[in-house]
Amino acid sequence: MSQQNPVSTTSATVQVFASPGSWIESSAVDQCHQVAALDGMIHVAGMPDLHPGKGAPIGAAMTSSVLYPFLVGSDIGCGIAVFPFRLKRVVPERLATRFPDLDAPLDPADLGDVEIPAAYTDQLGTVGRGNHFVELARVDAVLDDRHAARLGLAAGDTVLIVHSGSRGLGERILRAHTEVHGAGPAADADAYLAAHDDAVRWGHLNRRLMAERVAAALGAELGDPVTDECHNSVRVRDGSYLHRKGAAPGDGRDVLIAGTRGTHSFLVAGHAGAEAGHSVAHGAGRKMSRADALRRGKVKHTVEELRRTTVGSLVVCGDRQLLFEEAPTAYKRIEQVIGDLVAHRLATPVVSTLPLVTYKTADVAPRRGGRR
DNA sequence: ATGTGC
Repeated sequence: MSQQNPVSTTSATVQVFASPGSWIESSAVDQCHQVAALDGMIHVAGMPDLHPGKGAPIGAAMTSSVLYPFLVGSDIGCGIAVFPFRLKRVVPERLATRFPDLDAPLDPADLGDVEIPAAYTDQLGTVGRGNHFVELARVDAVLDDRHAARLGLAAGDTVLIVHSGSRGLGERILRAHTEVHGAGPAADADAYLAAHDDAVRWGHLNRRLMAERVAAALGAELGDPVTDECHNSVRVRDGSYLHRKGAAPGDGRDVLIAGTRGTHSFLVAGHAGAEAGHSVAHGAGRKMSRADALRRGKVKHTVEELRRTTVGSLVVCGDRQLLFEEAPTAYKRIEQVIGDLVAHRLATPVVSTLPLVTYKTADVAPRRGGRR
């Protein structure tokens, strides 16, 4: 699309898909209205996991006649994949110690003839930080028998859930734009989209490579993903740019909506229309900022209870601060988010999963003397 | 969420 499109002078529409019982921070709704006031903006759809981000809301699908890279953010192509993952024996305590180091990049020599988008190999096979994780989980409840059967999923099956993105590549692409244009639109939308699409492909490849690393280390049989959808992206749809920031494609696609590292996640079938930006939520949504979660978590939780959760799962995380920032209590209840999607007819739950072992970042060796 | 600077 060219930059010749007429620029609207009135604000775009804003619609938030959350029930009154779902507390959405007013600052996140304010951010939706700030985005709606941008030149060319047509519609902003807030998901039930809407929360404030840096400059733009997280958990939103934003449609406009011009492309704004900052609405996608730095982690272009971030998404969640679910792989069938067959193991002979499932002993979480044992598996947790055998997880590979997903902070260390793969040796390029091990990549063979894999075609790498953007020729960026530095961080391939690494999970990153923040809310990213790699989780061995068990299918708990089957909520739609026929759909689950179609995906080959049954209660008790183990799956590997991989939530990660394009690491430094996406950050580099956003920065290249921001250094020249700040929060303004892309001067050359097609050039941005080409780089963006590379980052999306890199993200898909990265999630696959991590699944292969974990399967090799745990001696598991890895299947093709039942879903692998991005929640940070932009695409041309119906002649407009549809930006998704913390919003998964919900137009006839199956997506995993992540709970927390100690609660259920839900694989859902999305059927969202234009008013919802053809999107569904991407997770439970933060209830507390990272700073608040750290401050309050240190009072409320011990490291031990965050490393072994109330559902009996183990969290591999050598970073204490990250453990507190990502505490389940820092997030909203995933059941509320799913309930809101169902109430607004945006999605149908297919299965729920429960974590067994969640990898966040490499464990530190216990210090001599027993100090923690 | 990120790389980078304090």
